[in-house]
Amino acid sequence: MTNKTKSAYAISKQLLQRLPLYLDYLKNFADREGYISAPLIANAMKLNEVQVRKDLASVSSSGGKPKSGFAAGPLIRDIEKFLGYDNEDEAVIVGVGHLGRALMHYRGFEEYGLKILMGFDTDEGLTGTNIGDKQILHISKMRDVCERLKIHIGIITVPAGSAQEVCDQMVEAGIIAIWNFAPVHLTVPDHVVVQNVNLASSLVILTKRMAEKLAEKEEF
Amino acid sequence: MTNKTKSAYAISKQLLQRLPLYLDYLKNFADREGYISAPLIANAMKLNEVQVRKDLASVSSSGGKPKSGFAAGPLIRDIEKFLGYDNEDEAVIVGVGHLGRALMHYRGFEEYGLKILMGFDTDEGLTGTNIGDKQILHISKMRDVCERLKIHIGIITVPAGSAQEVCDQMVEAGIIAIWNFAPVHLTVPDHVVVQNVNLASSLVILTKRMAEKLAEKEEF
DNA sequence: AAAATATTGTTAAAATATTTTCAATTATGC
DNA sequence: GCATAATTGAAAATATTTTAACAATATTTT
Repeated sequence: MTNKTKSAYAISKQLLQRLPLYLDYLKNFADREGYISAPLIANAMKLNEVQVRKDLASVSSSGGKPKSGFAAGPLIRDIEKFLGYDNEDEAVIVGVGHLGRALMHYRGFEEYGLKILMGFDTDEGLTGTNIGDKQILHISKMRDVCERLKIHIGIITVPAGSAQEVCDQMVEAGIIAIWNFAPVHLTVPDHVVVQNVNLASSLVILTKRMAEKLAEKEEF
Repeated sequence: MTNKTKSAYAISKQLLQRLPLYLDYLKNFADREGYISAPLIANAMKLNEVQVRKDLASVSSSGGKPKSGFAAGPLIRDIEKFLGYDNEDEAVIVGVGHLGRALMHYRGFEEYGLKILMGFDTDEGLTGTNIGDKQILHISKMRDVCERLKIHIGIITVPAGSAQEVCDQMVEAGIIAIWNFAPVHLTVPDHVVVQNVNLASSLVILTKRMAEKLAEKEEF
């Protein structure tokens, strides 16, 4: 009986959110030849130092040296590997409006291991045009393209109203991971994962925290 | 002595992330005149029903009726009020690249209570132009504008390399809440809050979960 | 070479968040 | 009207995540 079911110990969402931050910090502020300590990172990120140590321990086997910290270079490589930034995934995007366009233009995703191959839209005016080096095709071609190129990741940047419909078409086309930028909850079969980029949540958290700060101030 | 320090009981980030989802669901699927039950919402969101009940109880005082559920209309209003979608905040955006453009075009933020008033950039070519009805000004004007209009929210959509610099300028200009789309950690004084929109994290979570699903499948 | 110090890694405790359990309540069907 | 089923709300139990405590170890200083 194999027992890789829960790939090691199951990775917490929180950890997955912190790792890219560490990575960014390491890349920008650490001397790759030198050492960097958990307290230093923790201080910069306003996190607990044990948290950082634990996180690092869970993705890197190289370990740290007392008094010095962790070797920056190997640590960066380990985090990148863990996050899958080295093995490239291919994706398609549906909805070539302002946001879809912006995402298609953004070069940075390739650094994270995601390559957006092409875009789809219902608008006949867009069909056949290019965004950078990426073709825009009519949505009706999506299924065929995805099946032939074995693309498993779909990005949804259509208006809320058509998101579920696009989602269903993606599932039909064999997509198993959907990155959803539409502010709606998508219903999918069990074998499909959806990750919502919820700008509304993010914005709410910001304004709530701002309000708290302002309230604190008024106290005095 | 006032005692609104911790505005009620301190709101958890998780709750703040779930509320917009409930709201979306309610608006799209609930009959506003009728009733909707926690188990129904929970089922649609793949959440625990008690979780939903607790969340709803913490933002709405109207309460539910056994066997029927919650009155949809009042519930929607309560959530919107709690999330602050009714009182509008004004913001400026710095960095009018593809992403900045996309955000400036997006009408949806006003629904969430955020109005982007104008954009700033260092590019002299953009200065003086408009994006929709919004002016683009040179970054050197930001401080003056923010101070005079008493703008407290800044959105950063510049490349990683200049994000900290822009952030510092915002703080100088009296901004106390920063919505940061650049993939870097920003260092700010204590009175300023930063909310990162971390597309890298989000993407990682998606691809990790996809990988898990694929691994599960291979089990059999 | 010995003492002081900073950092690691581990274990234990505390704090948070989620899920289970269950009595009370209200609509529905007989 | 009375029994049944569904749902609420609150309390208790679990699970998870974060923080604190501490012994072990490597560097630096005296």
